[in-house]
Amino acid sequence: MATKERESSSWEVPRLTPGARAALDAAGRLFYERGITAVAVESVAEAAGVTKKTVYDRFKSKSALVCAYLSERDSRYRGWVESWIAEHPETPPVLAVFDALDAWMTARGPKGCAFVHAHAQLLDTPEHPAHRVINGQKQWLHDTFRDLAHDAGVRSADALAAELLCLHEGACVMHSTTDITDAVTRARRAAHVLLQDALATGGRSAPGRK
Amino acid sequence: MATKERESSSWEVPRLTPGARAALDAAGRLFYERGITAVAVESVAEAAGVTKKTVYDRFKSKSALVCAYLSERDSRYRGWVESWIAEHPETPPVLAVFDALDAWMTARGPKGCAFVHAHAQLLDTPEHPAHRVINGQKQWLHDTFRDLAHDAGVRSADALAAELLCLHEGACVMHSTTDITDAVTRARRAAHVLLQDALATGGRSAPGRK
DNA sequence: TTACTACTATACTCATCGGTATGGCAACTA
DNA sequence: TAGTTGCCATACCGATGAGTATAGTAGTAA
Repeated sequence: MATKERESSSWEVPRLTPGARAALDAAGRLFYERGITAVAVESVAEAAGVTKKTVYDRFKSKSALVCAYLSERDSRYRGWVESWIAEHPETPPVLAVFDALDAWMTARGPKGCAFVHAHAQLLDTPEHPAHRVINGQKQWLHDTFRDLAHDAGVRSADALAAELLCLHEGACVMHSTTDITDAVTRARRAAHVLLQDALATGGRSAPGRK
Repeated sequence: MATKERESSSWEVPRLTPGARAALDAAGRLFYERGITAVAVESVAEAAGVTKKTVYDRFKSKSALVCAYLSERDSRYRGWVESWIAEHPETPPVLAVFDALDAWMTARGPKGCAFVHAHAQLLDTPEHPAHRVINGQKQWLHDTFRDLAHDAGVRSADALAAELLCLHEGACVMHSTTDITDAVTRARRAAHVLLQDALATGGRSAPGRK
């Protein structure tokens, strides 16, 4: 359940050869730090220590490479959040998501959300397959918040999920566009208040499953 | 106070000639809809009904045009929010900001925040002067929230401001990356809860200034 | 009349970049 | 031994785009 099989699309990469792995790693760094459209495939190849030909032999196109990059990042973040929740059973899961985000930001650079950035960088090509990956990431986050809220006993879990997602996304954005460094901490505190409010006013529904 | 004089920078445009006005209008549409890096100066000129030469005669460079675009949008949004607050004295100002955002989104297309998008699109050039405009816009929003919260009697106005900014930014992001259409409404409700909580637990400080 | 301003029109330079072509080499496998 | 796979190296094509150059026109102000 943690690693749900994603439908195989045109850009899907079955198994990664060493060259493909190196290219995808380099793409992960460069696309995130400098932006997708600003980084040439040539640069990715150079940083990976392979030739441009190899990149195109492993990935059909730059679009496919971009999708692989975002898809892998998506998987990583999902795994990160899910294992954080599992490893911190004493923390209310809804809040643990924010702790996971905080730790993720600390571990890697606080440069903002790769998916939000990708969306902006690919604004001119709405048909770009990466948009499906981007939407999928946000949808997963929303559904996760909704399920966790529901399990916590919140009746209007769907509404709360949207509010929590606001906080999550907003905290990421603030890390990239403001000097505020404790945005995630603030978002977590706000989430705590919203959760308490939802439990107090909306009332508890069923006891949390499992 | 509504239209505070901004310091004149290298990209500042004193008075706009008809050609410059047309170019800036076209840039405003195209940069926002398709993205800054994806739109050529040539395209802006064509859409404006002027020649590329005219654009470069009025604006030193594409960077200057981008700054003028963002700066003008910044001014417009500030004015929009400030007059919305003034025209709705019955609404708590902190919440009126979200109403203003909602109305702004409804009036124009809900395509997300131009500044967040610009930041992502200009990731590779940290020295780009537009980053100052972007940071300025977010700083203004934060300071506005802080002042309004303080006026409402919130003691920890600075902390609340960061949380409200999270909600504001998050709601914008959700409009561009998810199918959730009532993000601003949800953010407003969350802001209401946070405000009540801040007033109840943090306690009121001084009575709101005039 | 002169000079400046705002503009049109077109052509050009230079750089970047997505993607392809060609050709070759080493390892593994049928 | 033959074929396939994964890779290297290099060159190339076509498109796009920032910015410049040149030359000319209409209005306006000294």
